[in-house]
Amino acid sequence: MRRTQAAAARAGESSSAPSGGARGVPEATVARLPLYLRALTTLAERGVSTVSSDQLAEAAGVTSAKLRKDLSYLGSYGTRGVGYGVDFLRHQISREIGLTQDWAVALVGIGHLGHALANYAGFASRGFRIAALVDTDPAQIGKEVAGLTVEPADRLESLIKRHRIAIGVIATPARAAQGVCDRLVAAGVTSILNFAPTVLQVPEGVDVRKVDMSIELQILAYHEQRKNGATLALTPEQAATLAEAVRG
Amino acid sequence: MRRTQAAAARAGESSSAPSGGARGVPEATVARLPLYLRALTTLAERGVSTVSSDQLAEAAGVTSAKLRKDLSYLGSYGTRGVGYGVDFLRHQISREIGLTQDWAVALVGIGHLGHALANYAGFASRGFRIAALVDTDPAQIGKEVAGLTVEPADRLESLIKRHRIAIGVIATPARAAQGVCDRLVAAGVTSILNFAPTVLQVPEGVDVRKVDMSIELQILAYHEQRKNGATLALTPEQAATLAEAVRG
DNA sequence: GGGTGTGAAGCTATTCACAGCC
DNA sequence: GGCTGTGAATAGCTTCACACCC
Repeated sequence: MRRTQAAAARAGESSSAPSGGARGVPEATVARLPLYLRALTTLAERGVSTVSSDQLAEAAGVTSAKLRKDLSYLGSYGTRGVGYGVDFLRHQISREIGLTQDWAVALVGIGHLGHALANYAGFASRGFRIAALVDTDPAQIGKEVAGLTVEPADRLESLIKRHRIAIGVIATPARAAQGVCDRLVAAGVTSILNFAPTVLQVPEGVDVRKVDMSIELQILAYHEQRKNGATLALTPEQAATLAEAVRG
Repeated sequence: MRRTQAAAARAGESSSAPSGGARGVPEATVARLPLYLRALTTLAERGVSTVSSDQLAEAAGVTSAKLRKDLSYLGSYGTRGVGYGVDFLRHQISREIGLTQDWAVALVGIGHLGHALANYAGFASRGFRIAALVDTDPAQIGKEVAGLTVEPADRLESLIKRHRIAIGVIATPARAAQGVCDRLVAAGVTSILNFAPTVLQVPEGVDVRKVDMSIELQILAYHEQRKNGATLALTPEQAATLAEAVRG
């Protein structure tokens, strides 16, 4: 049964989120809100107080029509003929995303990547706070990393309860990821960010998003292959035939 | 003009790739091929030689209909009533993605994250090879990291030419990213993987994909906020009104 | 019987284009 | 005149369901 749930839940790109019930914001829009927020923050720091959809879209790397459509799902926050108030819009988006509260995060796996994540400043800057560092490696346990002590894995449950952690970040090797995931879920975590190169099976109601450099590189390679090459004009079949002919 | 190109090019999710011309594989499918490849590799290691779409879909975390549709864009590589040959399919997908050749990659920015990336094994395992490490910080230059010497930024152009680098990975702070990107592009790099939390402007023909932990966390927070809370049944407007009432 | 390959249907997302308001 | 907000049109993606083949 567990399998079926997980499969069904992961119907969407990489999160198992419903694509919005009644009055819901489309998933594609949700994924862009953080982009708008970042662009607005940059503008605010530059002292800009009002921005048009063209300007903001440019800064966020989207089209203005898309931006306006996205914002229209949140409400009518602009002024016709003028644009959007930078601070006002920033606040509205923050609230929509849920960044007005702060989120305690558990980071599991303190290897090279875990270290980098623990020290990543942009983490804390927006409402996220690493509340626990966990590893299974005895050599790591007890160490100070980014101002926190690395805890053994068997403390995971109590740390999650104590700090009211709702989001878990997995930065372990692939083989350990599912086990860590199961423990996080059992302890009540319902949102997981997975850096391990593996597919996680989770029960319904748990959101998983993945960050996978290897996949991104492969997607780039796919397109790169088709840019400057003789392969460009050939179908896969033709290319295969040609390749074989050349080889043997 | 540069702006317009960049904006138009970034119409797709995060890559500036066309969604496939004649006989093209849909972008959504391309993004899943690496997932199938990984699942097939795991199966092959376990000694499995044949797999059905149900089993493979389960392993890759997608539905079987989606998997079959995706594979159908590549060709008819299965056998009705039987399934897919693991090794055969693996080879076909590898070729489609372009992993039969190997790709030289330049990694720019050797901070915490850069170190983690340089040491990431999964990098080399599939046709990607880090051919150059580059940083601007004099303290880093000359250091040995993962078997390579960190080079100064002004060698970037010659390194790219010498090693025929087509893919650049940016792991610098946000403020340095656009400059690095411009230099990479000027030196002939047409695919960029960006870890810096900023939107890159690139000319048409250059693919950019981004990996952004902060955005992923925010998307999780959005959904988390709507799971267990009184907010669940309220519209944003109602929630705002309520929040203000409580506060003041 | 079992499982792929694929048109057709349904759904989601993007783009267009313009009414409406400042 | 300028710019937002949004229905309508279009494009793209996913799911269905079954013909077809082993």
